[in-house]
Amino acid sequence: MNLSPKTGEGIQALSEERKDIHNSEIPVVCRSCEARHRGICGVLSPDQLLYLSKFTNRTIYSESEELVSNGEQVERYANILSGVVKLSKLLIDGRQQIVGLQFAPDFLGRPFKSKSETTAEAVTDVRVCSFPKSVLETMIQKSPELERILHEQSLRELDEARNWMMTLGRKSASEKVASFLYLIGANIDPEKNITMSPVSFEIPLKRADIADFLGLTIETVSRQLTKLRKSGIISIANNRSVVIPDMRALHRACEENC
Amino acid sequence: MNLSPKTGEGIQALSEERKDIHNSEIPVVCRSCEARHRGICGVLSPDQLLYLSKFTNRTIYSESEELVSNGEQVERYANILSGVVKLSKLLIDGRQQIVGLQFAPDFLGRPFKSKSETTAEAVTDVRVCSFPKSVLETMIQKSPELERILHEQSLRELDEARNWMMTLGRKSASEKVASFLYLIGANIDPEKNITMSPVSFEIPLKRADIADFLGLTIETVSRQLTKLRKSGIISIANNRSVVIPDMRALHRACEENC
DNA sequence: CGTCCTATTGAAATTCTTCAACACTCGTGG
DNA sequence: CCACGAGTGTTGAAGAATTTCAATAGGACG
Repeated sequence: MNLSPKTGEGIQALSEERKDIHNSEIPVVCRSCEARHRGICGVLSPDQLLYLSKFTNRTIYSESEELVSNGEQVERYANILSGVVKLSKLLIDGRQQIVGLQFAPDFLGRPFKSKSETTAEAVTDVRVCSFPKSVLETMIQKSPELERILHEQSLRELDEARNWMMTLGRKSASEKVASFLYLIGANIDPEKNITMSPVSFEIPLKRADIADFLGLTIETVSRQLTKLRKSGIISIANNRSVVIPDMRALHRACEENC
Repeated sequence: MNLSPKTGEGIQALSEERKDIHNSEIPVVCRSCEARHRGICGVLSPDQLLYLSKFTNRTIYSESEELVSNGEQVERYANILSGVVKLSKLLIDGRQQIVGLQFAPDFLGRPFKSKSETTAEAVTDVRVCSFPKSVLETMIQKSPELERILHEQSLRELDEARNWMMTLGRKSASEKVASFLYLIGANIDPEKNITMSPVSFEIPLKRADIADFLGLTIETVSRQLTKLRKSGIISIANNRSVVIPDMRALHRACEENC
């Protein structure tokens, strides 16, 4: 397992103002953490946070670094603090399929199974906060409601996987690319209402990753992107910066039901 | 929700021999049940089984009947006792993708969400044992370890969905069809070791369903089946009866990694 | 400045789909 | 008992979508 600390950020003494009276109970490492109110951490009591924080390690992975290799023994879970992680599978001849994209503050790691059947790789630079599996399992024994949180994340991932099966199996190349952009646009700014336009963002993946996500070749992805650009549904600068003037138009290009 | 009883089998007084001293505690309906030692029921104590059985209803669906429609309010969970259920999604223009196949004794129903985003339909004649969502939720509150069982089924389904994403996105038509046959062959007789050959079974799906599962057309499925037949990897009789003389040869045709 | 990496574009090749014809089975009703 | 039609599955030929191969361009970096 590679989730062990390599480039630890260390614990910084933060000269932060106290936000509320309970802040003193919140561990120092957690106080300024982006994931503090989200994901797993968002539902932990100050006591639980304190316990967990004794075992956490912050790690930075740079782009294209592997967090977990296929078949590897996995001993730690992690929360993504920033960046994008891809989960992928390989065929024997090297064909690759991305089976999941994880954004902050997603939980990383397959509960109840020490061997991973997928590879996890940093798509951008990624910061994670990791801790031993056993610690979370101990906490679950004491507070079974934690399992609910993990279960709900698993179910969200299942819903996403099934939605993507629809895209992979039945959509045309142009619908696939539109669906990909819509997915990123909807995830990049979770606060924003999806229907609010315009939306702009940097595509976190390179063309090869988009192709592996959509089950296409990079050439087809490129061609469909220029088609969408020429039709006015999106505009692109520097290969990565996308502006979507009207999300509903993009959504129509996905041909989706809901 | 359609999981309400329609063709109830009723409770039959079983003149069964007592297998062990504890059998008297096992509810009558459960004693001869195929799912008694599997799935959810396999981990329930006699007390829990007794409680749950007060609320269960056995239902029979015939082929192509809908168990749950897209967008429908779902108030019940169910265990599949026999038969095969397909979970599918639709695009606006009617293209369909099957996103999951469930066999006995799989659990049916999306926890923590009342609206279903998929349609569940009987592929063969199907028997289920259903009960109100609230009953299971009450039981979970009393015995949190039950949540673990549900969570594990969700994770199994997630693994399956992701494996299938690989198939949908990156495999050729013939690899897809081989993978489908391998999947059925491996699921049809769970006792049997997968490597044990020959394996024979009836394909539970018609060609249109296979196509919707694989993201192909029925014609392509048909052509690839005859190709596999002519290459000697499988033999088919009556369109449905398949014999696989050597599972490893079929597995090689899937081009899979593991 | 050359090299590596990434992305785009064109033309040919391949795979898969579409359209069309036909075969088989099963049940119904004359 | 046979004819008929609906449902299902196979096969062929033409067409469309996507991939493959190849050439080109731009940016980053030593």
